[in-house]
Amino acid sequence: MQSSPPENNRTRATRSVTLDDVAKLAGVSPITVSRVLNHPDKVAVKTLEKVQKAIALTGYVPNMLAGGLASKRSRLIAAIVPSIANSVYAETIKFFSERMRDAGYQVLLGESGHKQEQEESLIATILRSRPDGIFLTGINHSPQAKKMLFAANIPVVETWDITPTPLDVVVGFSHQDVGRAVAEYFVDKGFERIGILSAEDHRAQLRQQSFLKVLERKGKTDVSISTVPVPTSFLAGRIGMARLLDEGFIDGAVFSSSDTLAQGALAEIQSRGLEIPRQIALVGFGDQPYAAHTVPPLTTVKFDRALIGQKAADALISRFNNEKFDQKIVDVGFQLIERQTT
Amino acid sequence: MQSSPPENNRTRATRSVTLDDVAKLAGVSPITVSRVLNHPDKVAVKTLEKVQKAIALTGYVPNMLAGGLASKRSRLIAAIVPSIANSVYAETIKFFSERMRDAGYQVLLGESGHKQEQEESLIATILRSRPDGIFLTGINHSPQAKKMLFAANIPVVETWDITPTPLDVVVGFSHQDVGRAVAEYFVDKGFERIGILSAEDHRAQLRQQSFLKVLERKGKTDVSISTVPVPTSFLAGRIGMARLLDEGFIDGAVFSSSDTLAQGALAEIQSRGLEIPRQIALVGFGDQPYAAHTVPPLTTVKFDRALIGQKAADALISRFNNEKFDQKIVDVGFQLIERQTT
DNA sequence: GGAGCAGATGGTAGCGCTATCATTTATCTC
DNA sequence: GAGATAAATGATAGCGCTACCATCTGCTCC
Repeated sequence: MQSSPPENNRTRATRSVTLDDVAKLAGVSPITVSRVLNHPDKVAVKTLEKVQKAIALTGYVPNMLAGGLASKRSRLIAAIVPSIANSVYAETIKFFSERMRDAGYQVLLGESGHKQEQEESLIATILRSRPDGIFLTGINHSPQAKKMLFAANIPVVETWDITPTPLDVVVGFSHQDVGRAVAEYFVDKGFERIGILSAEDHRAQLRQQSFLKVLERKGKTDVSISTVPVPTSFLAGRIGMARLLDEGFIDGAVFSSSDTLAQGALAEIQSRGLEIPRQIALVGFGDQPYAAHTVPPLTTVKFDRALIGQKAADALISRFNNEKFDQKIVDVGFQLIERQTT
Repeated sequence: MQSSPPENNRTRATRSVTLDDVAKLAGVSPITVSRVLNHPDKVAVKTLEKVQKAIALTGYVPNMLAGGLASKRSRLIAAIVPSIANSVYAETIKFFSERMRDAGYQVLLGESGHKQEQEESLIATILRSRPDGIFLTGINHSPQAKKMLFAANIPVVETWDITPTPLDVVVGFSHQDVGRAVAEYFVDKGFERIGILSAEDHRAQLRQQSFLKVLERKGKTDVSISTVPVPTSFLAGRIGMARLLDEGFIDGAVFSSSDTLAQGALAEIQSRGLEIPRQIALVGFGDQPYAAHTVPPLTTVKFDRALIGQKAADALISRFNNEKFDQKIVDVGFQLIERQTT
């Protein structure tokens, strides 16, 4: 037998300060302390100060698990993106979580890897934390996922795309419109040969389809397509472009499904000593910060990633506050930025 | 008065399935259902199946808030990075959260914006969720932050840097060593003029200091320094490099504090028609995916971002499991990758 | 065949907080 | 200054789960 007891009374030893401790020290009831934290306007100024002093003195940290259980509001928000490491999604999340934090919510992040089944299992897991709302990327979800979301009975905001039939709210823009706009731009500029450098990404495919449809209508059916797997990269752009070039593609314009790919393509074109845009023209997608500063500066499709994040947060917050005005569909639009690669 | 009641009985109406419901349906006690979920090996196979059937039938989703409150294990992990949108940190987080998820934990993400006071307030907020562990970037934290972390009494893993005195565990590498290694490499290669293109980032400054110290010892005190603010960008790299070039820097080697800056620098150098590496040599930092494929391929310092994330997760997980072996300091090292910009 | 034991299951209590309603105290009106 | 109203505070109960210990069953063993 040991003289000092083992660590099995850890719970007691490390027991942290609770709301009751603060209440006792301040000489008020626990519920008053709760009010100081959650509805300070409903407490007399004198009491408020007394309690706040006690909070500071004890170093009290509210327990959101207990609060969430009692109030049925976890103040947690789930966010699911295809890829955390892709700065394009990361930027949306940055602005989304910033605004959610300002409103008193914390963000639980998950990565679906562009896979529906992974998104589904992620939703199942993340719902255990009883988030008050959920941020999804895209509008395509498995039936089971939709069922779970419906059963969870919480606000859902879908992003990055647009649909007349969102699960709840959708914030994004039309990828079909993007495809059409670029196709029409290529036709207007009079490019003879047309190519596509695209990732195997759902939204990229949407853009590609409408892009091709417009060209077809104009009689252009001979479009060279180079597809690369997700996640995309600079290297994938080089390889994808190399494939196009090796097949004899020249004196034409290429629509790339991302700026990252376009940047790789740029490198490949330059390494072959071809002239941009005279021999190869290029349009990116995303207007990443570097797009304006590549050599030559990249023509690309711009849309506001930050705005998507903010509007998505606003949509959830207005739902939480039971606000009347609920715009179910928020189109943030896009813009073709003409620089020097076309 | 309305004929149908208003929505104030929402709690009852949308009341979700609880563990008790499952227990009743399966004809067992609630605690047995709990065991099925948390310790399935302690339940008879027959009972297990019966309960699992009931779970599937009811669509039961465990409530982690309740479970966490009762067990004092939230299965939440807090992670704080300087910048979510910076793919370098994002990649570490990706691998960290992947491994944590496999172990049954979810990640709460926060952004400190490279600021200590913001990190501090973030820690205060995030501790309310009673995370079981916390992932920090860097080893510099405010005294108040350290106090809160200590009071929280949970495992802490600091990353991206190394120190003999971590708060708890540290996973990273020595930035001083990086600075020294690059300086020695420049001296060995015989570069006459030396420049620095660096962000106002704490770790970049560490590298810069030891870099300068080595050069000084070799008698090189005339180093041109161009500093740019965080967050860094391609454009910042161009601007920073332009400043160096405008000051007459030529026929020398530049140590850039990130590949992003280096890529911008590359564009600036090329746009001026200077030859790489004959007139300007360049070393980046990070070995981003594109570094090997720029034109010309970038010499840079490589370190394993994924490994940092994984090792950090492993450190926390081994702590949770009360495993004996606890390596307090995990050095993942780095490597100078010589390509064609030097 | 009954002591002894491991394995399976259940009862009780409580984690730390907040919703709800009740009560007390301050403020107002004429 | 009595009565009415509003503001401030408190008592009670319970959110959904798990730790802890108790109980029960079936089995082995000599």
